[in-house]
Formats: sequence, structure tokens, C-alpha cells
Amino acid sequence: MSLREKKAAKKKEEILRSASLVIARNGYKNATMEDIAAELLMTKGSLYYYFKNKEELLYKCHELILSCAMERLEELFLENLSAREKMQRAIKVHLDIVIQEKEVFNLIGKPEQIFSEENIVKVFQKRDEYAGIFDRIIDEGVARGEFIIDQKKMARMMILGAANWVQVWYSSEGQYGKDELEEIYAKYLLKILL
Amino acid sequence: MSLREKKAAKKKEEILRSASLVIARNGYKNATMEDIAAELLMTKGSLYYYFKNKEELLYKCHELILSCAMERLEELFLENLSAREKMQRAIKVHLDIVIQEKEVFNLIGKPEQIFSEENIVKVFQKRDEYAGIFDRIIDEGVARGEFIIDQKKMARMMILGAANWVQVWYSSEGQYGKDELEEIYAKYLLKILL
Amino acid sequence: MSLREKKAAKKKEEILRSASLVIARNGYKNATMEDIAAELLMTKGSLYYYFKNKEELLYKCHELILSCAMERLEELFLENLSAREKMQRAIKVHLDIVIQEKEVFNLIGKPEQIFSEENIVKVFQKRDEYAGIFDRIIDEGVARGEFIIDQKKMARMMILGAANWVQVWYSSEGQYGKDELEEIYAKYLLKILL
Amino acid sequence: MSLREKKAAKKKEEILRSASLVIARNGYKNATMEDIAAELLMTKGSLYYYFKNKEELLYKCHELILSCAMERLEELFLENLSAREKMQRAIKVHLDIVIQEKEVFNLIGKPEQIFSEENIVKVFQKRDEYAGIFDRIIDEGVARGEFIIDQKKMARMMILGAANWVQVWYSSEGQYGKDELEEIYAKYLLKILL
DNA sequence: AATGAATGAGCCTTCATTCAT
DNA sequence: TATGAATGAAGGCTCATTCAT
Repeated sequence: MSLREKKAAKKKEEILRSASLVIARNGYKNATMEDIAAELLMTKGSLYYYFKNKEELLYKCHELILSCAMERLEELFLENLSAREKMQRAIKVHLDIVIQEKEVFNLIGKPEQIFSEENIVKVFQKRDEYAGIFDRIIDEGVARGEFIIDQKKMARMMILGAANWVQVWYSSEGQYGKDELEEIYAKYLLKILL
Repeated sequence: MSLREKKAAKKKEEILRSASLVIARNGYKNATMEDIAAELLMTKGSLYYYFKNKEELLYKCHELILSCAMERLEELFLENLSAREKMQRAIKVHLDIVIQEKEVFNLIGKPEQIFSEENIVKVFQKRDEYAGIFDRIIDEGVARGEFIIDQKKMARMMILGAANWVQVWYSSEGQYGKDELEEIYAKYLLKILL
Repeated sequence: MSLREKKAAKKKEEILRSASLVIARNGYKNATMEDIAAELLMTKGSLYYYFKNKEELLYKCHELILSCAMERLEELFLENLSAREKMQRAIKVHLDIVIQEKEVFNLIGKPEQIFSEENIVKVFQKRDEYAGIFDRIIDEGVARGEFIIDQKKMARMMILGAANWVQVWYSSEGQYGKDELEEIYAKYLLKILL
Repeated sequence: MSLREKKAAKKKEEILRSASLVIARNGYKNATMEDIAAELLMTKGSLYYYFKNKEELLYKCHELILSCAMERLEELFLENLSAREKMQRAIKVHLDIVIQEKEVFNLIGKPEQIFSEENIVKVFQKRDEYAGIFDRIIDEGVARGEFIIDQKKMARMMILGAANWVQVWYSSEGQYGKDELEEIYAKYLLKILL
């Protein structure tokens, strides 16, 4: 990759970060191209040099975060740990992201309302991959006799749902610190699987 | 209440129902006054006779559903049941609403993005009241020794969060029927409290 | 048709007329919704109450004029006249429209550059119908031995092309009056068919 | 002319050719600087090294083609032929260009919509020169008694108009080949002058 | 009570043009 | 010379809101 390309890639990432910020603040629907550009002291026109339209920008935004999360989880999955330990750590990682990337993350309840056909498919695919890691951990746990659960998919849904909801109420100035919260969630949500 | 007023009240409710439908279909942000009116074979102008603006309409919509839910829960709370039983039933009621009123319910993650100051306060108040019933059930359970839990608020958040997420993925044509789903959720989420 | 509908229909026509004016002045591509609205002391937003988008407006505009022209020609065709006389009169009618409706008429050389698939088809259809009347006159003339021509389609193209071009250079303040011009064109273009 | 200048001149011509292509494909208004540059594997910024703005580029484009056409006609005019023969050949040359240079040629019905004052004058001048050759042929024919016509200017307009219109409907895959078409047009349009 | 009509602000997008490198 | 990047103005479209009737 040439210097130029690197620079452009970096700029793209900056834009995505800016977009994430704005989305986190205002939500997908309220995030305007103007806002996103202003955050970077650019004009909205410039964004179109990097992304072909708003949807693509939003999509890439969503994708980036999901990819980062995936990486962390994949890594975790390969470690030599008990399923319990893995699940607890996975929950913490997930919460980490949910808290950090308020709104940009998994939480677009209804991608249909934001993305068009073409991207929806990809969004769902990515999500399934992501959730798949949790499924694999559960499978592992069940195989090893660590977890006792019949409704594996639903258990995963409960865990992720509970964690996602944190994004709605958590505030760094609230009663609980992030680490404390993660600890507690990991502990209690695990019970679902036991 | 005069006949006039009764009629108006009835119409208001019709509008709210229509709005709920549209919101369920398209989401808060995508629900236009036009859509809502069309559903009732009215014109959007007429809506302003009953509600002073879109926000009020949406707010009342949200309020209505929350109130209905409250009623069912209050009733339940007063019944003579074990805390476990109450919690399981409460979860089922909650899921019932979540599934039925996809999107209109609790699930506005960020009311700030939809409502203005004045209404946000009221929204949060209502929500707290609603969640309060779950808290009371938990308190009861702890008092009676049925539940063992230190982080009561968080436990409630987990339960409601997990249940709310159902709204994202549940489809009546999916693998699980509504009753079956409720049964499973009630069973596993209860474990958090044990 | 109710009074309301009549009024709306009238407004639609007014808009089309305004659009025709603007198109005539600035061309299809340069005609902005703003311009069209301003002509009627409206705001551009209002136009969307009557037409779903710019293309539809332009299309209807084109259609209206073509329809009016068709009517005049159809009528003419049914009169009891020699083919020569009919053709001369048809040429005059055509010139009349070309001059009056500078630009809005037949003359969108390349509808593909203005209309989308759906409308292009209809445009071409209408045009063919229109040109068809000239073809029928030519056929009649040939059948009666008034015209001697092998390449009927091409002859029609020549006649209409020559007439259409008038729109490019004709000015009411120029050397020739409209009637005079029509007379001359009718006379000379007829020669092509003899 | 230095080597530098020669190179630049060559490049300019390449750009004009590319522009002609794009214009032919998309029309004047739809031809973007980007398109024109892309055709040459350049970036649009570079175009401004050779032309001060889009209008100049378009103007030069138009001029180039008109000049080429002029040359061919001038040559033809000087040949020792009857006026009839000359006119027929001139029509063929004109059609040749019309067909080849679809859209870039004479056919900008309304230069006012594309060019600004300064260039419009020059465009009209060039056009008049071009049309002037046809006028001279007609004059010659009338002088020699080959043509009988009072309205010389109009006759010229008819001939050129009819020929220009070919550009609208002609397709190389259509019923007629180019040569055949030219033959027919030359034959029939001549009749106007007889 | 309800409607048709109009408005205006806001947003996305395109594109000619500029400029530092 | 050429390019990548950025800009700003303009235009199309949507939609909540208003208002006379």
C-alpha cells in the first residue's frame, strides 16, 4: 500500500470514527452527513470522496466495529480455557464494546429501517458470525459437561440481549464502574447456562 | 365526560393504535404523520386536531402501552403467589407486550433521540415505575429467601434487557411459538436470581 | 369530477404550463423545481403535492403538449381533403406547435438523457403515434397517386426534422411572420413527396 | 511551436476527442468533467491545466468538429461540379458528420443553455459560416438555373434541419446503412430546390 | 371535525472548481 | 504536469406543521 493509499485509509477510518461518535450521540437516523463532517472540520461534500453515500458510510461504520469485536472474540476463543471462563470473558468483551461504542454496535435492532437490501444481508451475516462465537462457546461447554442447557440459541440470545441493554442505561458517572459491571454481568449471566 | 369528549377520546385511541402499528412497522423515526393518518383513512392535517404535534402523539403512544402493561403487572403483583411464580409470570407478561407491540414498547433505547426534555422526564418516570414492579418482586423474593442476589437492580436490568431483545429477532413464523418462548425465557432468566 | 378535483386539475395544468415556460427558457436540464414554482409564486415543496417528482412533472409536460397536438392532427386527418392538402395543413399544425411550444415539444432529441426507462417507453410510444398520423397521410397520398415516394418513413423523418429545426432559429421578431413561414415550409416540404 | 507546445496541443486534442465521446454518449449537460477525464485515464483536476473551465472545453469541442466539417465542405465547394452534384455531396458530408459526431455537432439547439455570452457569439458565427457554404451552393445553383427557389435561406434551413434530425433516430443497427441513408436524403432533399 | 393545500426547513447528493504538492 | 483532496453552491426531495374553509 502506497503512502497515498495509507493516508486515504487513515482518513476513511477517521471519518468512520467521527461517524460513530455522531451516531452514538444522535442515533443512526439523526446523524447527518453535516454533523459527521463537522466533527472532522470538513465539509459534507468531502465525505463523498471517501464513501459513495450515507448508507455506505453507516454500513462501514457498523462493519468496522463488528470486525474489531470479532477479532477480540476469535482470539479469546482460541485460548486454552474452560468454557465457563471463556463465556465470562466473552461477555466482558462484549460489554466493553457495547459500552464503548454505544449505539454503533450490535444494537441496530432493525437494520431494515436503516440499510437497504444489499447491506442488510451483509449486516445479518456479520452478526450471525459474531453470535456464532458465543454459540461455539456454549457448544463447547455443553460438550464438556460444563453447561447444562437445551435451548442453546435462546440462551445465547438472552445473554447478548441482557448485555446489549446495558448500552441503554449505563453511564460512566453512574453507580457502577465499567469493570465492576462487567464482573457482575459475567457472573450472573453465566447462571443461565448452568 | 360529554358525548363529544367521549367521541374525541375514542378517536384519540384509534389514532394511537394506528400510530403503534406504523411505528411497529417502520420505527419511530420512519413513521410519518402521513402514514399514521393513512392507516385510518384520514389526512395528516386532522391529526393535529387531536394532538398538538408529532412528539405528543408518539409520547402518548408510548405512554398508552406502558400503562396497559403496568396494569397487568400491578394486578399480577397483588396475587397471592410465590416470588418465583410472580417473576416468571411477570417475564411472560413483559414478553407478551414486547412481542405484540414490537418497537413501541420499552424499546426506545434512547428517548433523548425522539422526545424533548419535557417528555423525556415523564418517559423515564413511567419506565422506572414499570421496572419498579420487577424490583418489588425481587425484593419480595429476597425477603422470603426465594432469591439470592446482591445486585438487585442489575439483575432486573439483565432480565428486562434479555426480554427486550426478543423483539429484535422474534418472528411469529420462526422456530418457536410465543408461548413456548415465554416458557423458556421465564425458566432460564429466573436462574439469574437463584 | 368534484369542485375540488377540478381545482386540483386546474392547478396541475397551471404547473405544467409554468414548467413548459421554464423549459422553453432554460431547457429541460436547466429547469429547476424552484424556477417552475417561482413562476407561479409557489414554493418548490408544493409541487410535490401535485407531482411525485421532477421527472413525472417533465413527463406530463411533454405528454400534455403531444396530446394536444395529436388531437388537432386527428381532427385534420378525418377531414375530406386531398392528401396534399392534408399534408400541408399537417405541416402547418406541426409548425404551429413547434413555434409555440419551443423546446417542450417533440424536440427532446434524446429522451434517454432526461427520462428513466419507464417513461422513455411511453414517450417513444406517444411519438410514434404522433408521427403515425403523418405516415397515414403519406400512405393515403401514395394510394391515391398524389405522392410518389418509395422511402415513406424517411420522407416523414425529413419533413418532421425540417420542421422541428424551425424551433432552433425562429424568432417572432425575425424576418418572417409565423403564417408566412408555415406557408413556405408547407409548400417546399411537400415537394419531397412529389 | 516548441516540443512542449506540440505535446500540449496533442493532449488538448485528445481531451477534446474524449469529451466528444462523452458528450455523444450522455449529452452536453450530463457530461461531467470526471467522465471526460476518466475516458483518458486522467483525473478531472488535470483538465484544468489545458482548459480554463468546462465551458471552454465544451466550446473548443464544438469548434473542432465544426472546423473539420468546414474544411471538407470548403474543399467540396471548390471542385468543378454542378450545383446539384455539390448540394448532394454536401448533404452527404453533413450527414456523415451528424451521424458520426452525434450530439457534438450542430445540434445544440440552444447554445444559450450551455454557453455564456462570449462564446455564444462565436458559436453562431461559426455556424453561420458553415451554413454559408450551403447558401453559396444554392446561390450558384440558382444563378446557373439549376435550382428554382425564392426562399433561399429557408430552403437551407429545411435541408439542414431535416439532416440534423437524423441524429435523433439513426442507429447503425437500424434498417438503413449509413451510405444508403445518405443517398436517399440527398436525393429527396434536393427536390426542395427544384 | 376534517381536509386540501401550502410552506419552509432540513437533508442527501452532485459537480465544477481550486490548490498544495 | 498531474493528482489527490477539499470546497461550496445548487438542486431534488421529505416531512412536520399551519391554516383557511
